[in-house]
Amino acid sequence: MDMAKTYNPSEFEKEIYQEWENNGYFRAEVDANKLPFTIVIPPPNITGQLHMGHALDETLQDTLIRFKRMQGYSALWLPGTDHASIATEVKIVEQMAKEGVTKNDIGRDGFLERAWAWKEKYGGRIIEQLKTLGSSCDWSRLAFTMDEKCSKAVKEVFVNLYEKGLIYRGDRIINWCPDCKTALSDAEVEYVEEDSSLWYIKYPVKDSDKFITVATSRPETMLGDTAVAVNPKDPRYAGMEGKMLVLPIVNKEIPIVYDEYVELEFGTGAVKITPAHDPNDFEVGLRHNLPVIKVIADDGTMNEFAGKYNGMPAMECREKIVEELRELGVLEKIEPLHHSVGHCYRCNHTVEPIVSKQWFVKMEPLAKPAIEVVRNKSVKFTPERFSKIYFNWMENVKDWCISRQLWWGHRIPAYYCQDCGEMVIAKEDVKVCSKCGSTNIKQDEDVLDTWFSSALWPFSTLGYPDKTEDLEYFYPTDVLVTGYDIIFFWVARMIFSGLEHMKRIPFKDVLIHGLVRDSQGRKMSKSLGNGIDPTEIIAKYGADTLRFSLVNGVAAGSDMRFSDEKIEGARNFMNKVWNASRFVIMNAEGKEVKDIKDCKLSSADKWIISKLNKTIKEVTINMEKYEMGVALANLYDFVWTDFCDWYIELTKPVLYGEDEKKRNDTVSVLTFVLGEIVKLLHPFIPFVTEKIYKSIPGTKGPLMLADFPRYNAKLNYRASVKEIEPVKEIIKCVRNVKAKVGAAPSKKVTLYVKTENNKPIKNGAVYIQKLAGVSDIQIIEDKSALTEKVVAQVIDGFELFVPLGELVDFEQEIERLEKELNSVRSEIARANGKLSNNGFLEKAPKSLVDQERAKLNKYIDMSEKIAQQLKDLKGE
RNA sequence: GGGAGCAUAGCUCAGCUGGGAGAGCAUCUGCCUUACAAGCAGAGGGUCAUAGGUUCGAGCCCUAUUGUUCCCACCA
Repeated sequence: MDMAKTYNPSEFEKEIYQEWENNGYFRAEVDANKLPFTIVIPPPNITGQLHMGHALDETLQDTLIRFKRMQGYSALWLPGTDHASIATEVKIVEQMAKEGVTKNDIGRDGFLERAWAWKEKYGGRIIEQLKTLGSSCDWSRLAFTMDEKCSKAVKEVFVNLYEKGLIYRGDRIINWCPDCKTALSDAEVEYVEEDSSLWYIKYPVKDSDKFITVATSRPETMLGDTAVAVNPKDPRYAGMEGKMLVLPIVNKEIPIVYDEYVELEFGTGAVKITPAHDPNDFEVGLRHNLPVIKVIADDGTMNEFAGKYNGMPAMECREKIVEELRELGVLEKIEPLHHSVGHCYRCNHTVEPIVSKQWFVKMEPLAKPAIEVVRNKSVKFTPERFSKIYFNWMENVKDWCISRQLWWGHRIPAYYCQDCGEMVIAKEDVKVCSKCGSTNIKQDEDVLDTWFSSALWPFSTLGYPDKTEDLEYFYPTDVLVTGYDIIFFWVARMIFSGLEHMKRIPFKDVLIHGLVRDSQGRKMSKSLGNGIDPTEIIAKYGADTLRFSLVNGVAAGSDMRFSDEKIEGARNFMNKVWNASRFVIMNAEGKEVKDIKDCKLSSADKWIISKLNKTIKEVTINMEKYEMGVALANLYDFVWTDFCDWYIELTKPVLYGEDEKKRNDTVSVLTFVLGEIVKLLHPFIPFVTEKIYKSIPGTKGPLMLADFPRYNAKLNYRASVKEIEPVKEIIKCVRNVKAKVGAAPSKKVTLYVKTENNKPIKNGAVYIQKLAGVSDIQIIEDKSALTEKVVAQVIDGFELFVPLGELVDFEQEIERLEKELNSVRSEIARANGKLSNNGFLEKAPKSLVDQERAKLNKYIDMSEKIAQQLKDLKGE
């Protein structure tokens, strides 16, 4: 046997992974004789390193794919990485800054060269980390969002959408990150509550000594004001429509307009309108045909329309403007304001809403069918409640700004003739203007939102737009596993993209999991320094330990706290499995291991087989419901309690006994059950189970391709279960008695039993003797035969007497029995209460009523026996 | 402003379509019993947030309240 005394994963995990990989076990084939089961990985960013979120996400996927593979599916887990346009570009720019180089210094081509070099250098790192986790991805299909295949799909989709009128270019208010110097989609903006001020500014009415006071949180934008809006129903401003105001500092005339958008209650009821720098103002501007004056430039400084403030950073300008307003005597007051401010999700810089010419995807026609497929359950969210979040977003979605002023990404396939101004959208590079024949053509400078290519992931990776065998066989995929934080960015966009371009849903199920938090429930973050590095845990405790700690007992969709205690608990379970296996394998050595069909099974054997069978059923059902946490908890309980604590202990009398035939049969059952256990556990903890499997006699590897155990109704031995359960009860009872009176567990005692159910005692005598430290069991008709001092215990159907001589304290015994009698009597009262309730008798199911009657009888019987014991003790 | 989740043992959490409250950790008491001290055996510990309601019966369903976490929208 090749098994060390304690579980030591570092000795075998790497080797086992190589064996799997080198033998091509991860490869999924198009196989007409098998059903496909497909998962596409949420592609990690090439900049990324494995963190706990990945570890959870990948573990769940690997568990599912291994389970399905063992069930006989052609199971494809398609891996890949994401170019992560903005995230990667930010990192590269940072790196360049250290060298004192800027993007403009090296130009677009030079930059892209660096970016690809970066990808080569770091893109593989996370793949290697995924492997250490045990991920059974089909690496032969490894994809990258900017590889040839995916890029082809991106162009195809862009052109198709454009031709259908679902992509357009135009001047709209977008979110601008002055730091990354690019537009962002709505989803890429994170709002944070901040303390700020509300400045009240008096705008003089032209040719009058009156003012209208407006309130603003961004005074610097007043330079771009082109109107003041009030609600038409507001009596304070009745008859003012069309009147002109004089914009302070700028000294320009702007009109008062009436617009329903203004709320009567808020502030002064008058709103300054800056169409170029506020989404709502932009809308107002459209309605009233107001000019759009942009005063903040793309780099966050004021531009030439800000007059003397030209070139000043916006925040600095704000202070100067406030100062000037105060000097002019038009600053009425400043109030503290608590409001939320948008930040860039990548660099965290404050986002400025500005008007800009960008590319957009028209969302409404795409959203409609995407809502429908979730509504009619073609796509199912697990847990179901996340579909509400999806609906809420999808039903209110605005057009998607897809152009980014970045270089790293899919360049927009729009080409502009520099001579005649013609624009062509094409899949292939355009060299000649189709209108004027000029060759002076320039491609659009912008790239696409990184999520544009991610949205195509389930089909671009399988070959779209080509009609490949893979696409035909593996699409739609079966389940998408991801965190709730990415529903809008990715899940929603894959759904409408799949429907639009494939005419089919991209996946049937969406399994949503929560965040992995630290032991205090805080988000793991770099700034807090509370992150736990999964690669360190793998190095120290093994991948199986990490996987187990992330899955066991965790409910789908909810956040979890991760702690050292959890790791230790997981490690202990690995050790338990390891040692139970060692026990079985050691005992099987040199013995004949038979098929259990050819064995004469004892009641203990039948009991464990029945329990195993029940566990197979539970695990399978839970896996199919994506309740991996419950499935693993079922296994934990079965392995530790039923198999280790009970069955293995029950086999010891046989294994250490004389009967060779019985010994061989028991070893055969132990071996069989262990084999089934490692199969059941394999999807969760693949390394240790594969390692053990190699040592189990009679097995042919690899475990990862073995058949997953199937529930078999024939293997439920009810009679044996009924026989073993009382034996367990009696053993517990004797142990309990010894502990109560302070006798050593090893102290051998004689056990007297009074019962009408002799069978468990006779068949289970050897178990009771060995496990409870009983030297001899005697069945008695009458307690009066006993001359020694005894402790009496009454359980269902059995009266037990344990002679413990001087250790028995009668006072204590009386007290204990009285307590017990009380509790039994309260049970009787409870059952009586139910059974005397007509409502219960009439409306409750009959089986339940019968059950209650049986309980009542049982407790009455027990109470009588306990009462008798008490009488005897008191000598009445 | 809209929506969602959570509130169960000291801690972290399970608890399926309503039918006698569970696990792990921690605590206490014994054990180095030849698979495992990363272990074994035993024990204690809960008004299931509060108040109503539905029901023969509620941790579970309904309503309200309180606390807490999160998401979306955003108010100048």
